[in-house]
Amino acid sequence: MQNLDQSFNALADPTRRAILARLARGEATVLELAAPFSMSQPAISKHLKVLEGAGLVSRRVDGTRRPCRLEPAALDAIDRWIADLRRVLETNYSRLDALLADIEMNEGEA
Amino acid sequence: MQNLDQSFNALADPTRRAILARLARGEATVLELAAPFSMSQPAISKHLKVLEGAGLVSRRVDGTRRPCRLEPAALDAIDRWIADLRRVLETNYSRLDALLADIEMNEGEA
DNA sequence: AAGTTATATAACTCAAAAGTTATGGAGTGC
DNA sequence: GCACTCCATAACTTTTGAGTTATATAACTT
Repeated sequence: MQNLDQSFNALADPTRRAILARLARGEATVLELAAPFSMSQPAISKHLKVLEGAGLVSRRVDGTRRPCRLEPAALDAIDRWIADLRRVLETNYSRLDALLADIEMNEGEA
Repeated sequence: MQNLDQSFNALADPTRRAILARLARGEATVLELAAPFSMSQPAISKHLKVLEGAGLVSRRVDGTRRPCRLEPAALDAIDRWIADLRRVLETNYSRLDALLADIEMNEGEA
């Protein structure tokens, strides 16, 4: 999955996670998002571009402003990937348990 | 959270995700993990170091081998972060709904 | 002891990422 | 139309990351 690359990468940066946390509370413009950080506005714009590329954020046009909002659907793919990993892990643990139980049984026979 | 940086970053690479997927099926040595990839062994060792740094993988010593295994507990922090984000989002959607309902009610009055 | 296997480390290259400053363009308000 | 605000883009620097080859180390094999 190409998009998992972008999603995980987007979330790997603390500034970007903070931006998402802010957006979870509601829409915000670029300058509003930049305010809490000791970072230039272009830096925040670049972070937003990364988040948008990952589908985690969308923007609308409001005059000269570009209010951003969180797109939680992009998180689903991540959830699914992790869940799949756990599922495979569980499946194979179960098999291992069965195998061990089997060995134990045969040892009991011997 | 410092560790979220490392965790998300570790998962942002497709080779590393593939390694985890392989490890979900059971322990594997470095060379076993390297086999499916057209990539040198040192490259895989470096990926494993990243995964280990994120707590996603652990290694044990078996003679000259270093079998790796998946540490699924490291995924919990990620799940929690995403769940928190969704929770905040839901909370604020609810407030918005309440606000809209309120406005509608007042309009009905007018 | 010698050779072989499994892995790690070092030194390097190349590309990409994160930040900066400077600037441009589109909208708004007077 | 002019000044100002909001944001994006360009050009640049610096750091980091992913990959390479070459080599070292430690354990196993015979």
